[in-house]
Amino acid sequence: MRKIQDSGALRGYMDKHRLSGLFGFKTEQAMELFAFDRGEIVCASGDPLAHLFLLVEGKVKIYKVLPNGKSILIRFYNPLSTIGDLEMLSDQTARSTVESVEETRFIGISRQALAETASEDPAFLRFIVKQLATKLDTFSTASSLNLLYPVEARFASYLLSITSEENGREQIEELKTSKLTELAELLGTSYRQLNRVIAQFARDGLVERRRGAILVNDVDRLRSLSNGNLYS
Amino acid sequence: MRKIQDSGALRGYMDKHRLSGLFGFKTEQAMELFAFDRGEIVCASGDPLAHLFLLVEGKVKIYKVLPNGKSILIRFYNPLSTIGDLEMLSDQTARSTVESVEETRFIGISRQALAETASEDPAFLRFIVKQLATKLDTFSTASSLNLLYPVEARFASYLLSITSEENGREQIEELKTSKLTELAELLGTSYRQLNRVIAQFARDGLVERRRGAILVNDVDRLRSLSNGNLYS
DNA sequence: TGGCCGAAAGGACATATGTCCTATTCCACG
DNA sequence: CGTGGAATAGGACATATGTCCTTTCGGCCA
Repeated sequence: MRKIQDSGALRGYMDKHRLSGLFGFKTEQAMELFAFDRGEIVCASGDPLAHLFLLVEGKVKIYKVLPNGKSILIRFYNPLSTIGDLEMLSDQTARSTVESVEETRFIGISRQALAETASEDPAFLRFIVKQLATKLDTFSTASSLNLLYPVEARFASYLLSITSEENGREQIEELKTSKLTELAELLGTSYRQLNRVIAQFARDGLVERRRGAILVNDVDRLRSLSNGNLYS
Repeated sequence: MRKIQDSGALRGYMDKHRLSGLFGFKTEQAMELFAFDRGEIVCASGDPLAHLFLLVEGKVKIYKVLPNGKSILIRFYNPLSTIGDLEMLSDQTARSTVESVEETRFIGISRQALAETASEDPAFLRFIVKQLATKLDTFSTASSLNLLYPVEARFASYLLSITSEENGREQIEELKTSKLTELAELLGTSYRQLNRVIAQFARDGLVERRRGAILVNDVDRLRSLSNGNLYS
């Protein structure tokens, strides 16, 4: 986590996402800009949270670590999303783990500054309510689908989600998986099964294997396999 | 749906769940008490919502109907839970279907009354935020588990959830399933598989079959099969 | 009463996924 | 340069679940 001292950039993000005026003056004064590197952990399950984060740039993935040590992918967040809203407002430690999947930027508001003004500010609260409502809705949709579709479809969705749309000029995309084992856990399956699916995709020409990476060849067929569902 | 004209009962529920003072005066004036029968639909997916409901008595089940016509159980709500918070505040139609599994009571607040006062009331908004946060948390937990546990465990959880705790004095409980096919859908599985699991449970003496009903014999073993997870 | 029908029980088989193991590959380190 | 280990690829087999079909059962109606 790096703090970025650049009030111009901060203001730029505020404008871009129409955040100006959502918070009281004191709260705005307390805002800071943070950056996380690819793969960096924003917060881990169980951590106390010092800031409410607003994701303004990049993509993060949210996953849950279960009592038995396994972890499971919950979803990805894109801008504009809040991290820590739930925890901040019910005064608890993080419920899930948040990992930056690429270079990301957050606007951070310290817990204290938040308590002083935001909890009495209807506009801010409505903002949070809307955030939570969206999360609940997309999440319930996604998890219903998870229960209904096989790993093949989930993996296709994952590939589409992780693939940066901006680089999409070529049909070739890269998936950096530090460990495929880990990815399997995120998809709620075994490494073996994931491997079978990858092999199948490779045989069908949807992807190509590289050492430590997977190249996406056919976005369209992946999209049809995913049944239109995205983790985003 | 029956409207209950009993301001004493209404006040009693308000006190019981510490709702007094949460809403503006005008909003409180607009509150009404409603009752639903066992099996009655409170709202169906896609319906516009005329009221925000606060469940103050009884139990409801929430499920989602998917594009392909299948439905899947999301969870059960007990008092105090809100129905329609998400939809009311983001101005949309119902995202899921709510069915009363027993005689239930709701405090209803009309959409209009809500709009006039509540959206500017921090206390009410914090109440909603807390509701949503709780829903998101329990739901994400439940759905993660769904992905991880077999139908056997989910069915055990379902039996424990649907079994009225109050009647638990005997080890014998009844499950009223209008149609087992429907129950299978709710559990996100096929009728065939559910039937296998029931047969297994019956063979092991956990439950007994009756015409159109299932009697629970061994709550403790069910509890251990459910891995401590409840749909509630 | 006899027959039809919906709901339920269950057989047969295919598929998705999990578990356990083994082989291969590549890199870091001595 | 050789070796061990981590990550990966994939074989063999078991289990969970889905799909399709047949049978049974009980109630309702002509």
